[in-house]
Amino acid sequence: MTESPEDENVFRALADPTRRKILDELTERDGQTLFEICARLAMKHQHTASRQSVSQHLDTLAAAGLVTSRRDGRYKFHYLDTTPLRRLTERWRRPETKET
Amino acid sequence: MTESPEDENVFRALADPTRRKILDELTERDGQTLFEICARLAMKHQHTASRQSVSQHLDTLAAAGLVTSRRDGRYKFHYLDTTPLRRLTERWRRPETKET
DNA sequence: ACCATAGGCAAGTGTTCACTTGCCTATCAA
DNA sequence: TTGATAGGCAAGTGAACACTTGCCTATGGT
Repeated sequence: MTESPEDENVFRALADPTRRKILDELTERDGQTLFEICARLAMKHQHTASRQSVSQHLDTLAAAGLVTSRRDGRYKFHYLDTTPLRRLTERWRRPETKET
Repeated sequence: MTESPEDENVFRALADPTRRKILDELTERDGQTLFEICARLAMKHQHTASRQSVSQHLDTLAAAGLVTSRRDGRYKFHYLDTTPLRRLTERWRRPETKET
């Protein structure tokens, strides 16, 4: 059972608390721009994150396939994609179901 | 939506490839000792990990609640517990289901 | 043309984290 | 008791990673 490189990226992406908060933010409101995400992180999560920091986190999330983006003029909208999460925990499901 | 400290530990525990392989190993054969895990990692995954390294990984997995252990004389058996994985991905499930 | 906004790129910094190293305790067999 | 096995503890090292800093491009409004 060797894992795919994509799975590696997903686990790495989920490891950081700020990135998980970004996913929370996109879950609540999909298609936000970089500035929107920064502002809402600061307000709702009392979490001060710089623009560059959030931008790099979005790159990491994109590498994991968890976030896609679409350019429109000056604006770049970010969208959540939860499909990489589906197979994630299936991996450690026992062959025989273990009950306490 | 603030995450629990236990969830933080679970995400951190899953971030490391060696720890995921240990979970793979315990999925295939539950209740292994430290030395068994080391030996099987080396054989099956061509992954050379020292005893101390694996021991520290088991501590991290235990802190996440993913592994429990039971002492019996000289031996300490390690058991997989997948319950912390259940709620993990539910968090980012959209209110409206997004397709493609 | 100008300026402000939205975002990108890349080098540098500091912290976290995995792994090693060395020594220690505990159990079991002879 | 002696030796071997199974595991633990803690300080030190090196690399990965999050974040900053400084400067750049591009779009839109006036």
